[in-house]
Amino acid sequence: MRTRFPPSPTGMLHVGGLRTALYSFLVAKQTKGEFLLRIEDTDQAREVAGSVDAIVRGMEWAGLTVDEGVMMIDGVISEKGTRGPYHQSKRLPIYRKYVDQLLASGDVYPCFCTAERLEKMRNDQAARHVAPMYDRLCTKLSTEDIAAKIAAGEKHVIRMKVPHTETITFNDDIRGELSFKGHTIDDQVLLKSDGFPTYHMAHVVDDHLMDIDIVTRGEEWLSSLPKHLLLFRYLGWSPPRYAHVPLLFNKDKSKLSKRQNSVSVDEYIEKGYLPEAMINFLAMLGWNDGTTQELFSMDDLIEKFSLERVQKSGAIFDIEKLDWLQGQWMRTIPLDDFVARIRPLVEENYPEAASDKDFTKKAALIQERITFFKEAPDMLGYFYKEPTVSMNLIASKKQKIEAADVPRLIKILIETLDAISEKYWNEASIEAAIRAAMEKESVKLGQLLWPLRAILTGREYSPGAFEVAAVLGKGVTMKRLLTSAKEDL
RNA sequence: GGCUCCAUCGUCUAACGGUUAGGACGCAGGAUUUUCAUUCCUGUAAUCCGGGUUCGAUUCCCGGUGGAGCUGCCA
Repeated sequence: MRTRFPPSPTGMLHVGGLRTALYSFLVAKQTKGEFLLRIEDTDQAREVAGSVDAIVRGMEWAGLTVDEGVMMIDGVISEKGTRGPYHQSKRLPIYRKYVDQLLASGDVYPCFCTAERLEKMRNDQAARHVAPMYDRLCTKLSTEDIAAKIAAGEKHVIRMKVPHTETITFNDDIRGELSFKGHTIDDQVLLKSDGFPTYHMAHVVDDHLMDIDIVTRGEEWLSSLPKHLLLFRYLGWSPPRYAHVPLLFNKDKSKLSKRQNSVSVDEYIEKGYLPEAMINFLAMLGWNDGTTQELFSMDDLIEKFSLERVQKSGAIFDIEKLDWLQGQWMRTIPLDDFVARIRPLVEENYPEAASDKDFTKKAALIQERITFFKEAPDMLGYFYKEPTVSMNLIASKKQKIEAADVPRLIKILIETLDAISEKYWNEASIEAAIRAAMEKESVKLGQLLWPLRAILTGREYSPGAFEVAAVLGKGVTMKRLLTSAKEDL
């Protein structure tokens, strides 16, 4: 199957767009077909510089590799494929050719109505509670009138003629049978007065010429489907299969918008989300494989995805599940890869980390509690910089530690740990020693561990005291304990 | 207003006429020999309403209701 993703370059890559693109991509890949990227830049007014670049980068980040059309080649936005150009703005003569064909067959007609007249017409219709539709005034023009107006250079558009007596039915891959009454369908503008096609014309021509088998697009296109079906018929082509994907919503069920959510893929990249988490999340928002599996890699999705199991109703874009998935995927990263990702970040803040032979051990301590790579420097800070420890932190009601007890507890810790030789300094021996001390001094385990951990890290939360002490080494551990003992906390 | 689509826990969803309506996120509680996180366990919570078809409806049909999208020389 050949599928496609056709974004408009009007801003950043939208997460909703990425989900639709993902579904298209999965269909293409699981059938060993091609996935194309086409740029729908037919509205010059809305175009935003840099959008194509953001879209292409976003797709690459997500792992949606494009086989044909617009893509990054050696760092520059290029086109590849035999059915180009893949920017619609470069295809104007092609659309013109088919519009002329439709003009000749009488399926479309020129319309000279001004924006003012159209607006007045719609206001009148609204006042009368009837559907706002073009009143077909220009269909009354004679061939001579038309020729004269065109010769005089009058601005005009080309509209399609919709048969009002027909009911158009179609079978959508996700929704099943759909039907639309002809008299409710407007005579859609196909070619604008600036010579650019509207989406409707461009979509039909391009998806036919580019041999697209399945058009996967958002549900917002459902109401214009009959127009597209009619166009395929007028042009003598058979339509592709269509799969109208349900929309993504804000918490209040309105169409996902940036007023209420981060909708740009760039924002998620910036925040540090893993593409695996985002893809997994987007795929599950409206699709499942029927089992209780929650974690899907791209390969799993390619294998198991099917349009038939895509939900018909829209889904609320709920970040909480994304965040959970983010944690899940963070934990699947092999330790070496994890180290490679966080080490540069940590070195930026603590240059001494560059020569740290124990960096991997430290990284291992935080991998199971980290959500985003960028948290790493903060989480590892106390390994490279003396922490500031306050009595406020050590004295803990929950651990039954009174400020008055602290000097004694620190003294026990110092004596206990100092007895362990450098050679046997490891997690197991530290634990054994502390436990023995706990018995001997009849204190609770927490009364020793909480101060130890607090003094070593200076933090309320951190990996366990045994692990930290072991990785820190006897020298640093003792030094920090001694410092705390000396200071008047 | 018109057209079209949709409707299971708060959220994402499973159940293709017969289940104590299942799972996940979240939330609450507990366990995991210190905190946080992880992991594990337990709990919490749903078939929009009304008819019909059927021995039996979450499931099929109809009608309401509710929500959404479209209604542009935007896509």
